[in-house]
Amino acid sequence: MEKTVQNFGDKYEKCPMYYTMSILEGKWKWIILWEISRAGVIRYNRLRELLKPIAHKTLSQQLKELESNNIIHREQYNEVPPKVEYSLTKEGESVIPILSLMYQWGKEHRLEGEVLDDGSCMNA
Amino acid sequence: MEKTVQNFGDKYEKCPMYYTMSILEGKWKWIILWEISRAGVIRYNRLRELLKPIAHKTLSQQLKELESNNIIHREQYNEVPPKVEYSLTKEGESVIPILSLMYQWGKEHRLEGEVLDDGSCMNA
DNA sequence: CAGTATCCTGCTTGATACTG
DNA sequence: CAGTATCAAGCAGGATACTG
Repeated sequence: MEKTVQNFGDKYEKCPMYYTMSILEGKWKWIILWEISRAGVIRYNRLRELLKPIAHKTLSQQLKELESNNIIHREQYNEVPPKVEYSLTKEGESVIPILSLMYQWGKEHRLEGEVLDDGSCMNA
Repeated sequence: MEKTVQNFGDKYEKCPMYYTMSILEGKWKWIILWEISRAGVIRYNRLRELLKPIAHKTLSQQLKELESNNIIHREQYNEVPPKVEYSLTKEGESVIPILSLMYQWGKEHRLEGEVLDDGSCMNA
């Protein structure tokens, strides 16, 4: 699997913050997490719709990374047509407070420009 | 100045979380912030020494971005040889709790591998 | 429906050398 | 000392087409 985060020297990779950053970082990870959190349970194409300009490859790749980090759970139903649902794991739920704090901070400290504060981060 | 964070559509850029991420994101930003926070006040070359494999260009670039976001303060003394000190602004201090939370979370949830928890994130 | 497989591009990061 | 300037490269992210 492709990695989203590059290597430093060994020195920094043992830092707990590095681990957390490696999970949250990436152009879409935090948005994906936020949306899954808001939805509770969500299907692949619905998610893709919400994040509209996102590419297939990007979405599935980041979902895989999040899954392999035990942040989200992938439930596959063996039906035709296929059905896959994503939800947060316990681990995943435990990162949401970090995102909330970032949300809070951004709301209070953004210097210029309008900010949405309805929690959607969508629909301008 | 070069930007560290790429554009989505307009939709996401108004999200407060996006603003926060744009400040913290980047390979070195959070480490730089953490180190300045630990030091209180720190000179350019000392910082560079702490982050050793970092490139001149990378460091000065990220410092500039942090400065323009009003996260750090750059104090320049007109002496020979030159002396420049970096410190956190009030804004900058207010992001530290986010990093602390990330530190905490990483410590508790990291799956494998050793983790340093002395707050240094350095010196393997 | 929910993905891979390829191929491609631009940006972030870096190495190195020069300067006020 | 504390940076810029220039040049180069690696990789995250994306477009598009194909598949179980």
